Amino acid sequence: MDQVRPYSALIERLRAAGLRPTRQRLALARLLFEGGDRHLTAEQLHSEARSGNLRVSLATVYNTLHQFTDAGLMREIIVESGRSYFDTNTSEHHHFFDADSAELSDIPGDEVVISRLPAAPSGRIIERVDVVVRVRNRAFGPHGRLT
Amino acid sequence: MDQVRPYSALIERLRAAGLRPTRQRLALARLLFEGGDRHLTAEQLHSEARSGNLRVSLATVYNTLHQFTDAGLMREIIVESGRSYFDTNTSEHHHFFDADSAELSDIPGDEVVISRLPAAPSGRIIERVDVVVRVRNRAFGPHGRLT
DNA sequence: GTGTTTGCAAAGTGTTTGCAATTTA
DNA sequence: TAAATTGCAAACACTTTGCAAACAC
Repeated sequence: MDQVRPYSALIERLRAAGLRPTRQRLALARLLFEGGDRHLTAEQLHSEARSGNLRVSLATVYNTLHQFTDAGLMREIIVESGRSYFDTNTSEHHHFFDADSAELSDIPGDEVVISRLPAAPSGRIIERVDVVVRVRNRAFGPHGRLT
Repeated sequence: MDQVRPYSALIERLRAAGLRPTRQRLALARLLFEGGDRHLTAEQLHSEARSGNLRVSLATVYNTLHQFTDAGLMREIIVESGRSYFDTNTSEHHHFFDADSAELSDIPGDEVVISRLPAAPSGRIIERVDVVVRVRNRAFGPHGRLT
């Protein structure tokens, strides 16, 4: 059945974004979009793909994530230097970042409210406002010492 | 005069942080702390140091920035993957990030107000809340096209 | 003198790129 | 078959590390 009419919704989604539904893109799209909201690095997605049967190169994973991001299917989130997270939730929302586990998670919809925001500097417009709530294990203090 | 009693305030500041006031650390501290609030990458600080007469290696600049950060003299801010900014303003405040110029700047004190914040996930405590207002040149759209 | 700090060059990350081979329409 | 996509390996940018020489106290 899969062979006959595989994942037509995702295929349409890719086509609508102007991306050919290749085997790699489709398989990555399944991993990304069929499991609810996800926050993944390229490495993580790559190894998930490998664990399932898909043969994809890391370069293709990067390309695909950027193509999906450019197409508005996902967002790139930066919380650590030297690593990008990609978020399948494109609605307006903010994030927890757990420094101990390096995991990013959504803050449910309305639990962050910004009641005042500055005007953009002259000649600029606000493109996006990111709020990152950095959390850590309760047991450790600012420099890794016990609290 | 400089030779007799050079920068005693900064020297004290370093000593108080448990850092020997070496020539390199003192010179970097001057660049960082004597010019108001600054937002610099390691590379930027390194080239400033070289422009002034100081001979410092990039590795020492990195070490020094981390030591200062660990000592609470500055903060590290992450807004772009693959690059760290260091902020000499340690008071609670947030940032503009201009994607066109890759420049980071402070949002004056009370111009960002967060009126609701979620509880930390269980077993975690909130370490810090970062708000980054990403701005760009008014003339360009989401993918660099004219608006 | 003794322990700390520095500089260098090498190694390490995560990410991007160039290009021939493959796949899609 | 023409154009888009993929994989590989090399190239990249930024950061960290190891260790001998230089320095601070």
